[in-house]
Amino acid sequence: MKKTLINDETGERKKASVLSSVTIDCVIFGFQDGNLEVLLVKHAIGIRKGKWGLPGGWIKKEEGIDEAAERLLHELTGIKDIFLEQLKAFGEPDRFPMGRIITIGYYALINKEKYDIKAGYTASEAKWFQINKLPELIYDHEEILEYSLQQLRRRVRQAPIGFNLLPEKFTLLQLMKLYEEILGTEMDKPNFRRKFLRMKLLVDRKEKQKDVSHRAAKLYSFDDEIYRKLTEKGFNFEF
Amino acid sequence: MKKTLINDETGERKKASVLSSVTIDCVIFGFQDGNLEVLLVKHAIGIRKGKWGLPGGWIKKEEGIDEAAERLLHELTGIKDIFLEQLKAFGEPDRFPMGRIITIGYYALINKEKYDIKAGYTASEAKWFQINKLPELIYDHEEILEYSLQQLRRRVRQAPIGFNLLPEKFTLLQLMKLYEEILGTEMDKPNFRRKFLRMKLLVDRKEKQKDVSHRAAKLYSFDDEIYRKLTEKGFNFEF
DNA sequence: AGGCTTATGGTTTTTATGACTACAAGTTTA
DNA sequence: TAAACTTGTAGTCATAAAAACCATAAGCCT
Repeated sequence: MKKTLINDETGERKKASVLSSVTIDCVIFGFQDGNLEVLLVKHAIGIRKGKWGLPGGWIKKEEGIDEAAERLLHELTGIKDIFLEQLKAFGEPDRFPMGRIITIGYYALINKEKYDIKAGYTASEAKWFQINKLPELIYDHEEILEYSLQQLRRRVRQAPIGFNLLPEKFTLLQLMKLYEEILGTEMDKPNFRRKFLRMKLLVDRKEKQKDVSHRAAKLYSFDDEIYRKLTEKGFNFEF
Repeated sequence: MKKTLINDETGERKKASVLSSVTIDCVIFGFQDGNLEVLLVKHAIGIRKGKWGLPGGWIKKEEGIDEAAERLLHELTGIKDIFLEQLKAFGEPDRFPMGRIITIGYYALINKEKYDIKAGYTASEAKWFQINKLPELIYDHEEILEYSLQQLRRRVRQAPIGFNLLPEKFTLLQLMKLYEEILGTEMDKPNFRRKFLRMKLLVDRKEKQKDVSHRAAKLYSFDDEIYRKLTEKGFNFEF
């Protein structure tokens, strides 16, 4: 008996060219107006129809898993070349009702100003949700999302990855708000400023904000060189 | 055409009861005489014959992946109920020469005094290797091992997991040597002592070392309650 | 008893942190 | 045009922690 497999992620008949028991799911974080957001997709077809979930898909036989995650991200949202890191594998036997499927979680950080997200052909809709206003999610996607948040909170204190969520040029207050939002704490402006400037990661762009109804703040961007070093070596950012 | 799958991990014909494209590999760390060690197995049968690799195996259809890792660890070494945590999935398309198989890496920390490792039936030999005297490993196991070391170094600074490598009662110097070995740094005894005692994690056992040819040191063990709290909440141990 | 090794207790200097104050630079409003 | 308001930026001070030391205590060995 030849089995006919239906790909529930896409509703398509599953191609023989993908691995049958492993998928990839991505948590895509964005930051806007002081809020941390996550990109979710609502599926147009298949049994997931009408429900929100993490963007994801199958791994092709000939591609590596990081590669697959990059491809999927691009297919689903048009995004390329961004911060993308594996979380871990999720594999409870009952996590997926239609069969035993293990999923490998990834999380991505993007600068929302730079990308205009468009839903790919597999999803009817893609939408940003604030992390404290999430809809109900399919399968174990809440667990994956929860884990990704923990991971983000951990990583943001070990490496300056937060920058990936900000535009090219940003003010120190924006940066502080980002940390406050991710870590769920309140911080002191002067102290934050001193702490960050001390580590020499920021470059003064010699520009100021425009069109703001108050004193304009200096714009900074981060120094690629030092960013790389700090990311490799790890730093320590306790608040 | 019916495929006959040979389980390269064990040499057995693969049972239908396991997932066909995912395996688990464990990095098992031990600590003895100031050296960090890793348990490797040499396979007696199958194409891996005579080569050293990480202990691992297949995931059963009805078990979760953490569960599978625990079972495998027990089958291969007799060890149960120890610190075991997932690293991540490794899935380069060419990592395994006989087919496309993704492996989920785990790492375990054990107290060597408590367990006498015996090779399970699938491996002819199990042996401890100092991490700086490793043999050549099969497949991508060097990469997995390398990653697990990085992870261990990161985690040991965030949570007091190092205790899992020590005997029930230990001296402050043993503890310091453990940190020195893992992090590859040299530390100052008085400062280390102060720092560790300050966080109230250690319990004075009111005993001293015996049969040592110098002044005997106090024995400590760690406080389970505070250990749990610190592990959950995360601490920060910068040296 | 004297010498050796390791444990443990202090001291001092430097640096980071947290809480808070003050003022500067623009916008808005009256 | 001046006052009020908002946000940015700089500085101060008390406290805590870290790093680099020195000193002594406790036990073994010859």
